[in-house]
Amino acid sequence: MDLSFLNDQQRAAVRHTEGALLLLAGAGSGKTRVITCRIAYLLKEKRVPAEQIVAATFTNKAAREMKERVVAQVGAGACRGMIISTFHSLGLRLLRDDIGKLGYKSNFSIYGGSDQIRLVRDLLQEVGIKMDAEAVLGRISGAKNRLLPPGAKAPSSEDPVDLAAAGIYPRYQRALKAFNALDFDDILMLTVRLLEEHPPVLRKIRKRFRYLMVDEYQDTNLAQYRLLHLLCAEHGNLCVVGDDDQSIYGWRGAEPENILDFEKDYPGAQIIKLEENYRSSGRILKVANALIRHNAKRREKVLWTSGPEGPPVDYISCEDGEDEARMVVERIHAERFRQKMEYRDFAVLYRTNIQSRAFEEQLRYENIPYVLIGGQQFFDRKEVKDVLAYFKVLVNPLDEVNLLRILNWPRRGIGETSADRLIRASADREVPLWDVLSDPFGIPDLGEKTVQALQQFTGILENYRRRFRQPGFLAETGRRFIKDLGIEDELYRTAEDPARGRRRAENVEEVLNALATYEEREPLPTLAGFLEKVSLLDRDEPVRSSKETKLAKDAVVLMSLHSSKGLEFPCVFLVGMEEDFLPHRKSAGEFFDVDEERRLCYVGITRARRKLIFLNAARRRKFGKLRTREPSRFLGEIPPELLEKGPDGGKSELSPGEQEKTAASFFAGIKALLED
DNA sequence: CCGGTATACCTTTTT
DNA sequence: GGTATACCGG
Repeated sequence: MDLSFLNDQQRAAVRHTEGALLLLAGAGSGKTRVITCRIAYLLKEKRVPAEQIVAATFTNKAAREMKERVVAQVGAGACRGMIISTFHSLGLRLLRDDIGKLGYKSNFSIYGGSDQIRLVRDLLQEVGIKMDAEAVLGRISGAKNRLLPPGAKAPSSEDPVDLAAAGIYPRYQRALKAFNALDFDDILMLTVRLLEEHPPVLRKIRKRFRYLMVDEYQDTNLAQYRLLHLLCAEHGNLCVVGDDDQSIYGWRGAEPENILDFEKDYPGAQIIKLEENYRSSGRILKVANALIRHNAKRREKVLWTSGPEGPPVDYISCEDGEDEARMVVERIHAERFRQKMEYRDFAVLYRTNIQSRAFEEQLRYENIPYVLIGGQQFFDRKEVKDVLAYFKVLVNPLDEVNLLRILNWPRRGIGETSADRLIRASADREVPLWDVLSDPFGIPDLGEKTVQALQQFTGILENYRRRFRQPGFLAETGRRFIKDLGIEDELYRTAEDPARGRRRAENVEEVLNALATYEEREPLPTLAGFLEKVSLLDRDEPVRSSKETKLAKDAVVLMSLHSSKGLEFPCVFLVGMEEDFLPHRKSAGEFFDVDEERRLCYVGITRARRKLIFLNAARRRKFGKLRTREPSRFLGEIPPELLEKGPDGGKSELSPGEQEKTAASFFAGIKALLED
């Protein structure tokens, strides 16, 4: 196999096939190329059967891209049976056949963010604790990521959130099991439990998976770490690729120590550093290196390039948010014209998704096509979640969270009071809520009308549950179901204006279209399969775009710094370079990890190929109020000679001539005021 | 039981 | 500035 297009380190990594290997791959050092080459090498040179190879990523997009690149190298036939997927898909694949051993049924629901919060909120209310459900859920999730069982979460601290979490966690876990539901953390935690508690399953898996690869290893949490360890404890053929400088998911339970401690965990592991950067110009790398060296705990790496220095890195400080957006658009026009660049060559990166608004408005105003990645997702919309809730309940009648969600939607006269009575009856009789709903006779204080409504409700669900069991006609049956439920009417009826109603009806239509597409593409389509796909969908797919973008794909890209990891653009705007944005101030004000924020900034910088522009605003509208803003401390950590101050950059840094001009216009303004 | 208005709270990042 | 929840009157 020809490996001459790789540098020495890259080639060494590809040829190292047996035993543990840590690839410390700096930003833009060609790590994806190395992984795909390594897979091709295993297949072609080492004659490893494809089904023995497993590569785990964090996003579907990364998995898809990796697969495409391997296929391009060796052909689709040679890849048959190889697993390249996210950790969560891999977990589900392992659980699918054997989850019965853990006391769950195979038609389980998957609970994502809002389902989880709803459940925690209900449990908090049940126990009579008034607290932010999201915060409590965060602690529970943290415990699960660290594989701590409900009992082990002893309230060692005084922190009220911790105490509440300790109390809620066992109930939460019990509820999930009763509802036959897994949350995202369960997918990993239960996979680990399955392999640890059922040796025959572990043996079976180990026999199959002989060569493991992991991308973005710095983002693994303990559950993922343990899973990997279980899978490759015997042969030790584990190749992990990562960059501790790009660890930006600590808040989600990632343990960058996993990458720092790799040799300890896998004695005899080889370590290869990739420091030559093939992406960015010299000036951009200088800025990146200068910034990241302010982090203490890290593996020393210095990115370098044999390429050109490139144009200066600019820093433009603006009056306010609108000004910032205008400036970005102005620079897009200028660069596009001067450098013959396309719209798709530009990316606007920000810390929080709300920051996208101003740029969207400005781009739309100027008729510049754009795509917005992330933010409020299609599948987060209420009507979409409601429709999916119906499907989930069809597949899994025990799913109480979703059952309650649809019980009175569309309005059918089963109000809160009745719902409470039904829930109580379910608890008293110790039977699932669904059973109570289908047989609501003899429940105290339940009105005649309510009983009738319940019978109609459960009747229609039973009817369609039966219909969906017949193979085929998935999309068609789904469409009928929604129609029979009268969902469209409800959307128009409750909408604040007709346009909103139509928009919501279209969203529901989109769900049905997605179901149709799924049915066409899948060899063995099922409703459950569709729901699984939807649950595990990446969040960083494009969500909104200007009209013209839908036709031509040439568009400016708007996204959060987190979403940008792994991508690159010829020209990057790093906006909102202000204290409280970057580094972001946590609402709780407690532990905030400046180092992680700095890495986030580093990730943004290293996305740029030839031109990088920092922007910030002196004032910004927040909660409708105008507030003054401080430049980010990170700008101060970059030696000033590496930054070119933009047009009106740094008021104190004006040239004498400019100062004179400013002074003159100031006095002119005063004079005009006095004359009025 | 439902729909309206007052209100609190908000803004991390996501598989 | 906008949205999700709380409360009240019909």
